[in-house]
Formats: sequence, structure tokens, C-alpha cells
Amino acid sequence: MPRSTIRVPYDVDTLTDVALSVFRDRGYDATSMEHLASAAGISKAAFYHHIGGKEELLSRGLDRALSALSSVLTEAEATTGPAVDRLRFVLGRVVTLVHKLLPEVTVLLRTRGNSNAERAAVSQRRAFDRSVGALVASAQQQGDIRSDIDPQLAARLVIGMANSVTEWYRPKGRLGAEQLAEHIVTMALKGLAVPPLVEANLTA
Amino acid sequence: MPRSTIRVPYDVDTLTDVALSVFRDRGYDATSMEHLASAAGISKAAFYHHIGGKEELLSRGLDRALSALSSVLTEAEATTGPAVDRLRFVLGRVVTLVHKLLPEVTVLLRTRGNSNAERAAVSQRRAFDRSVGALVASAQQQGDIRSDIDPQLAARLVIGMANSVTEWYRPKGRLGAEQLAEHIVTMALKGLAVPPLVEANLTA
DNA sequence: TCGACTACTGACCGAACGGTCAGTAGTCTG
DNA sequence: CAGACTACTGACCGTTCGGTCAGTAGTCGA
Repeated sequence: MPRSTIRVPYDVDTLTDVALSVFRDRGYDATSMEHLASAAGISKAAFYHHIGGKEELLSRGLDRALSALSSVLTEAEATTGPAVDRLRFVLGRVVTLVHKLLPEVTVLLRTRGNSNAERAAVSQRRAFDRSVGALVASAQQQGDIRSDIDPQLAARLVIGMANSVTEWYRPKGRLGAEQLAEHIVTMALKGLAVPPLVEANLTA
Repeated sequence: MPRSTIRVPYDVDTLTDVALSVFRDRGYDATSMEHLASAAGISKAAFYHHIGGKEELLSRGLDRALSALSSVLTEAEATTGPAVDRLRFVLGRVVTLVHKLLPEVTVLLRTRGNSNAERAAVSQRRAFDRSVGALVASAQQQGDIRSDIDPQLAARLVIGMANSVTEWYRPKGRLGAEQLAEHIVTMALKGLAVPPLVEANLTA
């Protein structure tokens, strides 16, 4: 019976969770190490016993979000099949990811590039957007979505809609990740659908 | 011939412009008064000759964005006619407003409520979202858009898409406010359109 | 029971912050 | 050209920041 009583020591990941939650509420720059310490219920110095510094906490959060985001693009459903289906899959995954990693994604989206770590994160985020843009372009070439919009613009709008979930979503709410994803994917693909008239299947 | 040579003194509005532009780039909390001073080309103390403090600059920016936003709802096209048309109008206006007041809206959207002024701004923003939600609900009741989505959710997604422009738009780009608005309004209303089958005009 | 180790604390450090102030250079009025 | 006024500067203030450090309480294996 090792850890019988109440004391459960903190570890790096748990403290990162605490920090990201506070970052999401107050913003990274407005959060002091004292805020984090009191949120965790320990002293500021105890925090430094586990982590290297404030920026490390940010980096860990950015890494979590970015690695989850980039792994979406390597999944089988994102690399095979018609581009529309791949786009549908990626967009749905982005929504569930925003839902599962709310603090991490929120912090990522609000990063302004004030340090090297932040700049690297911003450029990785842009790379992801470009990948989705390429997916939109493919779907356009395959005639499955409208071509009267710049693919990069369409990608940004659709991703922006998915990301906007971070602005209002509260985990306590009764809206689950799957329903949320379905609504957003539906809105996006209906918004990009080819005009529902006769010409669709005759051009190719 | 009063002001013949080079010296043009700063005024409050111009310094607010400078400040909001830096706030947009670095974030409010990561911006020091020294940053603002050097961006304006004057000393920090000179800044304080014109303004009361850092938070006043933020408040002025929030006021600009919020008053422009709320005035949209009082315009004639937003208060008369079918709810879909009013929704279309409001959404288009939001996009052109984001375009015209980029720094102000960006700062508003990133406000986390860390002071009384910020908290007031956040609640005004929420009130605007609710108004758009009510507009969506009316359009649903009038049968002009899909009813299989919560009106508040639809409003948030559509506004989130419009707001996401702040994340990537650069004034230097060749995409104008009107084209941008048209694309976003089109995406949003196609995404919310009633299913394009036979039943649409027969129910009422 | 002892020494080693882990998790932690309170007191403290230099730097950077928002903000102030005494003074000055230039300009406009009479 | 005197006096008042506006726009501004550099030096400075108290506070808060991220981060450090010497020490301590509790827990472990031997």
C-alpha cells in the first residue's frame, strides 16, 4: 500500500493541463506564474520543480495541438479516395480535435508569434491551412464542389468556422463532439456544394 | 500659413490607431507602453501626455468595434423585411466592418475579460451574437432556411466564419471587402439553405 | 534508524512593467 | 519680445514579473 493517504504529487502533464486551462481563460501573457501556482494549489517554486519555465508550458500546449492536427492529415481517410470525402473527413476530425483539446487549440489559435516557439507554431498552423486548401482545390478539379471561390479562401473560411468553436464552447453543455462535427461539416459542404441544377453531371 | 513645416503633433485618435495596430500584431497584454511609443516615434511620456493609460487605448478600440457592430442592427435593412434578407444584410455588414476596422475587431475578439472594461465588451459581443441568433430563428420560422440546426449554433458558426477573417486578412492583398463579404454570405446562406428538393414551396 | 531522495515552501533577485514628474524646446498671441 | 501654452523628453518611482535558492517535511530502501 504505497500511496495510502491523500498526497498525490504533481507531474509535468497534470501541471501542463492546469496551465493550459488558465491560459485559455486569461490568455497566456496575462497569466502569471502565481496564477498558475494558486490554480494548482501549490507554491510558485513548486511549479518550477516540475517545469523549466512559463514558455515550456506554452510549448507543450502548442505541441499537443499541432501534433494532433498534423496527424489528422496522415490518416488513411485523409489520403485516399475522392478529395471531397477527404475534405469531409479532415474537417470533421478538426472539430472533434478542437473539442477534445479545447485549451490547447484555443492557445494555439491565439498565439501571435512573440517568441521563436510561437513563430514556429504559427507557421505550422499555416502549413495545415495550406494542406486543406490543396484538398479544396482537388475537390474543385474533380467537380465535387463549387469552383467559383478561391480554394485557399474556402479552406480558411471552413477552418475558421470549425475553429470558432473555441470561442463559445463549454464542456458542460449538452452538445457532443459528434453532433457538433456533423453540423459544421454539413454547413461547410452545403456552402461549397455545386449549384443544385441540371448541369452538374454533364460537363465531364 | 500656420503649420508650414514638418511637425504635425499627435492627437488621441491617431495614437489610438497606432496602439490598436500594435495590439493586433503582438496582443494587448504582450504590448508594453515602450512598444507603443517607439511605434509612434515618440517617447513613452509623450504618449501619456495624450492618453490616460494603456487600458484607455484598449477601451477606445473596443468602443469603436462595438458601436459599429451594434449600429448595424439598427439600420433599416436589418429591421424590416423577411428575416433571411435581414440576416444576409447583417452578415455582409459584419464582414465589411471586420475589413474596415481590422485592428479594432481583432482586439475585441481576443478580449478575455480580465478587467471591467473587457468584461463589458465581452457581454456586449454576446448580446450581438444572440441578436443574430434571433434573426436565424425568425428565418427558420418563416421557412427560408433549414430548421434542423439550433439557431444559436447556426448564428455562432456563421459569425465565427466572418470573424475568422481577422486571422489571415492582410490589407495589402487584392481581395476587396465586397467580394469577401459576398463569398462569406454565399457560403453561409447556402450552408443554411433548405434542401433543394421538391418540398420547399409546397408546405406553406 | 539512518541517509538519500522527492516534493515542496518562503524569502528573495534583477529586470521589465505602467505610470509620473520636473524640466525644455518650439510656437502662437498680444 | 514677453508670457503663456502645447508637445514633448529623460530620469525616475513603486510594483509585479519570471525565475532562483537555501532549507524542510515526508517517504523510501537497507
